[in-house]
Amino acid sequence: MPSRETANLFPPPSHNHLTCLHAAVDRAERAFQVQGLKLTALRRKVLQEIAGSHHAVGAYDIIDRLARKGDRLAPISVYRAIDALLAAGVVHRLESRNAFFACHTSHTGAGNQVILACETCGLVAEVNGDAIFQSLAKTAEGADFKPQRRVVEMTGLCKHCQADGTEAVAGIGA
Amino acid sequence: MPSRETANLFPPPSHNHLTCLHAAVDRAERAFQVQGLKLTALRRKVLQEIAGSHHAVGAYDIIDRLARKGDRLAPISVYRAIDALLAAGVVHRLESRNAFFACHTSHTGAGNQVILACETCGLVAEVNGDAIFQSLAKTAEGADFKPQRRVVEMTGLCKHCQADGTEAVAGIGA
DNA sequence: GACTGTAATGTGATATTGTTTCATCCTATC
DNA sequence: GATAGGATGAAACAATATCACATTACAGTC
Repeated sequence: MPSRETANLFPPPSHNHLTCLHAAVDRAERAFQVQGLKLTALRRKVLQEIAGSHHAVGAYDIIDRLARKGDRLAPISVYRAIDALLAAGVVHRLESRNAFFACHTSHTGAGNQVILACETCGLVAEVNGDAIFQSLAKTAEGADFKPQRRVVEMTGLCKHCQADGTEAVAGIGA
Repeated sequence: MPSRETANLFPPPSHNHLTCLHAAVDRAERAFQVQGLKLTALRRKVLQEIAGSHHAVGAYDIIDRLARKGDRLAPISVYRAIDALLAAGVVHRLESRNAFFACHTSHTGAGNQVILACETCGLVAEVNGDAIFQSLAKTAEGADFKPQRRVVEMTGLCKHCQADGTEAVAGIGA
């Protein structure tokens, strides 16, 4: 039953991404405020680059994109902004690709999300993984292991790329 | 019931690691043979460095260690050896740390392993995660996602480091 | 033994990702 | 306006990974 929960997981390239972007920035505003942090101009700019698509982008991609807009930032500045965004929970890190993506889902749980990344078009989505994380907790317990950080990622083919063969969606924005 | 399966997950620093090392190399011999691959001298040397402990080691650690033994390898050579070892399934990559560790468990499943990495002593262990991977499969299905690679890692504290406080085990070999 | 095809390795350069260090700049508060 | 703390800037450096191309090792064949 891929219904409400999964309906917009992998939005087609044709969707109006401005809506997603605004929503992400709005959520960030609130998240920073709630946590007593500041969504500064720099952080906002970096967030906009990350949230500008549903793809994971590397730190140096962000630097390049901002540079093209006339805003040349040092790596450290971008990394610091990313750190703040990660801390606020509004972007996440895709470990298997050393890249970052915006949280477009407004999940409430503290990171009980499974990350799906399409190898063809690069889209990244989060889905609820409560069951998996419960199972992980049990596994840890059985191993006398006290977990701190958990990484659960899958790469593969999103529904669009399964349908399309391989070329159509590749490399397109949003 | 942390019994046979989990008993030696996180071997204490005092264990005789030569046994583990030999077992790992033996398994590698067989794995390469079964798959029609060659465990060449270079690959064996790289494997021995990785399997020389239960820690995850970076590619450049391997280079440094071999260099100290008089064997200076170019990064690409080490990476190629690592690729072969990964392909044979005798070492794994710890995505959350960009490092590699030897498979000391002789699991048969095609990667249905959860990786536990201790943040204090650096020990890495694999445990069976069939339930988790089944759950992942369901999650993927519900999202119309066709999974290819799956990454399930936890960092935290192993049983020794929970008991020891933090200093005792840190940084020690094997 | 010479020839050929393939896999493996070597070499040098370079790309990508991330951090350290230290100085400077806001900005809120007193 | 003094000042304390967080945020930013700049340059260098460190760690991780790959590219392009040349060379070598080896198995199979003639």
